[in-house]
Amino acid sequence: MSGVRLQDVAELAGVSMKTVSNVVRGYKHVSTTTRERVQRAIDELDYRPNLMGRRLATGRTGLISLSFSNVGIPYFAELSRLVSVAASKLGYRVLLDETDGTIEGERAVLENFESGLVDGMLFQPAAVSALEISRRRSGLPIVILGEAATPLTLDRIMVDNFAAARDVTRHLIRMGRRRVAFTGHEAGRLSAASSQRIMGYQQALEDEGIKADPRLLLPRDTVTPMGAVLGVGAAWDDGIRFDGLVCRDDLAAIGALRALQERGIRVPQEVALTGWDNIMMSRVTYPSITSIAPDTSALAHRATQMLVERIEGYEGVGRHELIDHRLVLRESAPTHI
Amino acid sequence: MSGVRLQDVAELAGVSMKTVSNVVRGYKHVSTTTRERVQRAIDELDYRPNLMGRRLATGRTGLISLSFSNVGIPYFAELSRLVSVAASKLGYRVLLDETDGTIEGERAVLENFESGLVDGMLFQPAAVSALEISRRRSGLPIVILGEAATPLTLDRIMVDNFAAARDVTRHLIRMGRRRVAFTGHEAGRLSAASSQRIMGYQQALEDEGIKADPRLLLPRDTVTPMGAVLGVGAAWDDGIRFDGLVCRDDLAAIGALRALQERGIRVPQEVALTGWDNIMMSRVTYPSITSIAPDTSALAHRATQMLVERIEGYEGVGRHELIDHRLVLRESAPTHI
DNA sequence: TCTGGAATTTACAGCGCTGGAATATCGCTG
DNA sequence: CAGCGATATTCCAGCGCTGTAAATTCCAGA
Repeated sequence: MSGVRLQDVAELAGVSMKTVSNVVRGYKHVSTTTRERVQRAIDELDYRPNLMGRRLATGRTGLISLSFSNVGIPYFAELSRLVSVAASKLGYRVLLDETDGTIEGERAVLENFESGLVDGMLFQPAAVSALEISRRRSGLPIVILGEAATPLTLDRIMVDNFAAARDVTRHLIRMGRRRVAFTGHEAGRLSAASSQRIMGYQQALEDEGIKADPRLLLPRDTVTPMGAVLGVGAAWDDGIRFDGLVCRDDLAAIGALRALQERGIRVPQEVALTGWDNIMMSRVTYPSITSIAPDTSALAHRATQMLVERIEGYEGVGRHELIDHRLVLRESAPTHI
Repeated sequence: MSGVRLQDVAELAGVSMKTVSNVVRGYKHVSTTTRERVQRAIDELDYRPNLMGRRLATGRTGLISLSFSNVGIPYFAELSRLVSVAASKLGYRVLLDETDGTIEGERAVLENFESGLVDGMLFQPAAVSALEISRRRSGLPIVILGEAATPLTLDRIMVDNFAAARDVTRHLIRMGRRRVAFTGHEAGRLSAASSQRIMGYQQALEDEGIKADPRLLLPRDTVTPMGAVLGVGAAWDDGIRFDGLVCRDDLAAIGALRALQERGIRVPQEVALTGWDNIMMSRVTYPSITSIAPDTSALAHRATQMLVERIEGYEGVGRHELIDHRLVLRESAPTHI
C-alpha cells in the first residue's frame, strides 16, 4: 500500500503540508529551491496523492460518467474511446455506466444514488422521457447525447438524423433505385432516432417523386444484427421486393447483407444497401458497406467540453447542437455500379 | 446540488449522525422505530450519501479498474460488459482504462499515479514484461488477464491457448483439410497469445502427421480486420495456397473472409476458416464463422472474484487459472460440407 | 423494585487533502 | 538601514463520513 501521505513528504522536506500540496498541484508561488527540495522528497518516498482526500477537500472528483445502453454495440464502444480521449485532454477520466437500454437502468443512472462520485454525466437515453430526465436528475451537470427527447434546460448534441437519412436515401435513388426499403427500426414503439431517420427517408422519396410504400418498412425484433437477418429475410420470403435498402445502423446493414446473401441476391447489383455509424466493421464486410459517418469525434469533444463548462459553473440555457455527418461510399452502394 | 449531508438528516430525525449512517449502511442494531424515523427524514430531504466522504473514512472506493488496449476491439467490449456485471454483483463498479497496447500506456496504468481511486485492478497487458509488472506496480491488488508473462506472485487467468489452437486446427484437419494456414499474428515480435496459438496449431498438424510449412504462417501488419485482408490477400496473390485457415481471432477471420471472397474463393468449400473469441459479429457474417469461444463470462467472474479476495486481504501466492473454451461450429468450417 | 447483560445510540477523533487568511521573508529604494 | 510592496510559506478549519469505545436504554428474571 502506498501509505505515504502529504504529511510525510512535508516532514521529510522540512516544509508545511500546504507547500507540498502547492508543489504537487503546480501552484506558481513556490520558490525554485523549495520546489526542488519537495520534489526530491516526493520522489524518494514515491508519494502519490490520494484522490479521495483531494476530492473531499475540493468537491471535485475529476471523473465524468458516460451512460448508454451497452458497450457491446460497436458504435458505443467507439464513442467511449473518443470520449475518453476528449475527457483526458480536459483533465477528466470516464466512468462507463451501462443501462441496458431499459427504463430501470436509465432511471438508476439519473438518480445517481450514491452521489459525489462523478462531477457530471454524459447520457444517451433510449427509453426515458424528457420529463423524467428533468424530474429525476440529481442536480449534477449533464449533457444529453443523441436524439431522445430532451428537456430544454439541458445541453444536448446529436446528428441531424433527418438530413442524414434524406441524404443517404437520395443517394440510392440517384443510383437509379426505385423501390427503396428501410430496415432496422424497432418493431414496437419507434425510438426517436428511428422515427427521425424514417422521416428523412420518406422526405427523400417524396423529393424525388416516389411514393412511399409502408410495406417497405421492415422492422427488426431485436437490436442486433441477427434481428435484421430475420426481419429482412422474412420480408423477402413474403415476396416483398426492393432494389435499395436504407438500414438504420451498420449492425442492421450487416444483418441485412447476410439475409440477402443467404438468398443469393447480389449486393449491390440487385439490392444496394447502406448503413449508419460507419463502424470499423462496415469496411471489411464483403461487400463493404456505404454508411453515414457522423463526426463522432466532434461529438465526443463538444459534448465533453459542454459538460466541463457546466461543471465549471456555466449556467446558461440548454444548448442544442448538431454535429456534421458525411456519406462514406463503399461497395454496397457505390456511385456507379 | 444535493447539498444534503448526514448531519442534516440527523438533525431532522433527531438522532446522531452515526445512527443515520447505521441506517444507511443497513447496520443491524437499529430499532425499527428509529430506522423508520430516519428513513422518513432521508426521503424527505432526498439525501444521497456522498461517496467520497465515505471512501475517505473507510479507505475503500468500491471501484476497480479494467485495463486493456482498446474497447473498440469487440472482444474487449464484450469483456467489459461481463466484468461490469460480475463486479456489480460483488458491490464494485468498473473504471475502464485503455492503454492503446503501448508500453507507455501500460506503464501509466501500472504506476497508477493518482492513488486511492480504485481498490484494485484487472489488467490485460500486451507489451509490458513480467518483470516490469512486478517492479512498477504500486502495491494495489491486481489480477492479470490473458497470456502475457506474469510474475509468479500475481493472480492470473487465461484460456488454454495451446489446447484451443490444437482443437480448432484438428477440426480443420478432420474435415479433410491438408494445407492448413495460420493468420492474424503480428508481423514483428509475436505476442504471447499468438505464439501459444501457433504452437497449438503446429502440434495439431504434427499429431495428424502433417508437416508444418512455415510459408503458411501469414502475419498481419495491424491488429485490425483490414490487416488480415491485406495479409491473407497478399499471400494468396503470391501463389500461396491453403484449404484451411486458422485465424488468431475473429477480427482476423473477418478480414481473411473478405480477402478470400474478393478473389472469388468459396468458403468453406475451397478454404475452410476459423476464428477465435466468438464475438457477436462472427455469427452474422456470410458465411458465419466457426470460432473458439472462451468462457469469457467465467473469466470475468473468476477474475473479479480473485481481485475482490485480494482487496479483502487474501495474501496467498499467485494463483494461475485456466478457463474453459469450446469450439462453436458455424458455416465457415462445419463438420461436413 | 432492583440488577445485570444485551441492545441501541452517541461522542469523538480522524481519513488526506485544500482554500483562504495570516504570517514570514525577500529584494529594493531612498 | 528603515520601510515598502511583492512573493513565499504556514496555520487553521474543515470537506462528509465511519470505526471505536463509551454511554444509555431496555428488559427479563430475581
